[in-house]
Amino acid sequence: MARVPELPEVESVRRQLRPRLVGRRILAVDAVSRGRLHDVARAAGHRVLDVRRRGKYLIAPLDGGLELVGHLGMTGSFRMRGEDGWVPDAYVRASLRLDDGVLDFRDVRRFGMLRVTPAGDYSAMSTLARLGPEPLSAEFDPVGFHRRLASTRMPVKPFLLSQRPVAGVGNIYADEALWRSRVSPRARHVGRLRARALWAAVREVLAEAIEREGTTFRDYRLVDGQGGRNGGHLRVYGRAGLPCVRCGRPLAKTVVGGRGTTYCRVCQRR
DNA sequence: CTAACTACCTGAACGC
DNA sequence: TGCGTTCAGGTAGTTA
Repeated sequence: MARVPELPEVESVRRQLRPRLVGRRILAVDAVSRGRLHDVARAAGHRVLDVRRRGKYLIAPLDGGLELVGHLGMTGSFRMRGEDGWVPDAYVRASLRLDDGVLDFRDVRRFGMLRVTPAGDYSAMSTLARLGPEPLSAEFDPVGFHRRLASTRMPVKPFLLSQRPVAGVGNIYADEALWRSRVSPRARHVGRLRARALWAAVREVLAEAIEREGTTFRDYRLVDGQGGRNGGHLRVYGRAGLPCVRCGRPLAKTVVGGRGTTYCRVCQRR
């Protein structure tokens, strides 16, 4: 089962992190793990100005022209030391010592990332550098989305997961949006009407999941340790073999672009 | 330039 | 019970 933080999960974490961090000074960063922690010690002495999000990336501008960029990977979470009964365990990869507490970055599988970089310099993060528009912003429009889909021969699902046509869609919400818009995950040509339907579906599934503070299967946790409430609302992800709620036929499970993919063979024809 | 591959990581689920 | 194998998956790096 999945536990992948995608845009709604990262946005929910951002909303809890922001009031805890803005205005705080980072005294030091203790990097416990040798994993994907880059230049994190450079954050020492700098004050947090904001906590923003682009796609699945958390971006905290610091004074002095720096940014702390974070990615939860598969299993990353942030917890405040001593809040809600949180006690650090063996999976804490880095700890930010603040002027009023300690923020722990916990990450079982070490796919998460923390990096301090000059503001706006994403040259070491190619996906962030080439990230598509925010799905819930006006820059994400159906005409431009259709144009982007027509610019590649990749199957639509792997193209969505590349983060280039739109930011923040991962495996769960890709399957959900494709099912809603009746687009086959393997489609290499998406017409204007189907592109518009997919555009609307992407926005709907993400907005609804944000309202429920994300989808939790196991590892994803909010800063207060709670899980999201979107799990019971998924229509296809994790429901392989169960009946499609639209047509009643069993949902199929396959692999597209190397990813497990659940879809309806009847509703989502090419 | 794009697209397709692989490595990274480790607990859970599965098979015998 | 216990051990080995397979699976999950986002990103970055490499190769074609």
